[in-house]
Amino acid sequence: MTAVGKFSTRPLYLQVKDMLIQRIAAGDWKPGAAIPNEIELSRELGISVGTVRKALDEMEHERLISRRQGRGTFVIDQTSTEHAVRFSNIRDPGAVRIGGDLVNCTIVAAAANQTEAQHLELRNGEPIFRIHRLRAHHGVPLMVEESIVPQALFPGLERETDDSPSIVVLARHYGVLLGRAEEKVGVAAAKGDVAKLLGVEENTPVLLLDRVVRTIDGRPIEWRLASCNLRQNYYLAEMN
Amino acid sequence: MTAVGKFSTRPLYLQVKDMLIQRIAAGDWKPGAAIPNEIELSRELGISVGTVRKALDEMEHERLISRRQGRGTFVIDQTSTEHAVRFSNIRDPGAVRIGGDLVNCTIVAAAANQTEAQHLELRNGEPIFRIHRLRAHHGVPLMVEESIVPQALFPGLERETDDSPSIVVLARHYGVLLGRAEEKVGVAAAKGDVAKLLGVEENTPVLLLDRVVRTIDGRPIEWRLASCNLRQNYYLAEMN
DNA sequence: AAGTGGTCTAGACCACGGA
DNA sequence: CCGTGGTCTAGACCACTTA
Repeated sequence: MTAVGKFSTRPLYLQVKDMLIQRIAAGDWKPGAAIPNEIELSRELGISVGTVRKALDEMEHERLISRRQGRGTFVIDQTSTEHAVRFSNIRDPGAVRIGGDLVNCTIVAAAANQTEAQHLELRNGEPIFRIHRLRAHHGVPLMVEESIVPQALFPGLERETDDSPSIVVLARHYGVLLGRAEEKVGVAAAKGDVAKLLGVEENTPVLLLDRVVRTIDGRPIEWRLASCNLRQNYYLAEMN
Repeated sequence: MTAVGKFSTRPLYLQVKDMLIQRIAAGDWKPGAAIPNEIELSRELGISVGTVRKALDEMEHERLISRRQGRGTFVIDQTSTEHAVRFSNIRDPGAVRIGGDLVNCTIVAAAANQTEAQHLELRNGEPIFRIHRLRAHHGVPLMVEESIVPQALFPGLERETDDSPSIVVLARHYGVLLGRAEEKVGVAAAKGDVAKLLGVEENTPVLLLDRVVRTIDGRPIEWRLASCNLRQNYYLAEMN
């Protein structure tokens, strides 16, 4: 018997899930690697296979693992082309999600102002990074964005030599698992720098994307404000 | 043993789900009513409780039923205030979904043009209804919309004395269960009638919503094109 | 107290993928 | 062929709601 126990009120399969998520986040199993099979996990934990299955089912639904009959269960690489753009609802004319390629990136350390603290559920003045990026698609400017992240989750980010192209890549680099996101969609007229960077005339209408990405535990990890010139691309929201 | 059998390749729990959905759509159990409990269903069908559970789990996830420990399993009323606006991503300042109240509604029978046929996966010229609506929120114009639906699914709709406020209400009235929807979000300048109906000046930027709602089987049932004046409301997309 | 869904067990067999 | 996840069974007990 390991960290899971039958004397908590929390259902066993959720404890199993928590434990597996924790081990993935800790790097016990790298992205792309196989997880022990169901029988083995159930023996290790001294519980039934069905209980392990229920934990794995939920994790698959949350895109943490992928299971295939006959092959096994694998940790999903969130930075793979398939998953890297899952928090972008912008599609190219062929309906595939695009996130834009990084053109330019500057990082500044600062203290959270009130809006920033509110969006990230921090206290006023807590340390954050402000990341400004310009993104292009097929060489054409797509969006300018300001991304706010708490310093606590990304220690030493400002000294990184590599660029930090997106929250998905950052999260993987710092061992954080991402969950859900909400995005407000609005419209505004491009002004000054924004217009210049996007290569459009002043007052061209652009899409305004105000997005909060959360970790698997539901804590906000990034607040991003983007101005986007869609051109022939479009924004697509799916509803269940 | 009823309509489910063990000699198909389709998993038993999916056959059970299909059958239950069919019975709900047929009106065997009205919205709000209780479904027989798991034990009873499993006895009726001659299968194990676990198999019934798996079917019910999926149906709950698809918002067809709601289950509560100690109470029972109930057919969800899609037209209840909670579920009626689930295909609208517009939120009021308090973050609650709003669909707008119906102000005005006209229905015209017609033959599908190419775009309409394409969106609804019909053949050119198949009979459709074009429904024009004006919606307001707290008495203030919110959106004008043109909704296209196939006549096949809504026989006699043009003779209805009741207004048809939304696809959700229509679907319930005609015994169709709704599944998912996709919505393209764009921006445009309000012109002519649209500007007049929304009570804004010409060329005011409005949100353009291009939405396809599908049945539980995945067939398109409504294509709606709406021009929306958000004012203090906003558009919120959720991503998993 | 009775009845419901929720959790958990311990098996069996099937369908699929790769060596 | 073997090992994997997917389906299905037949129970047990728990937690919650209602009367």
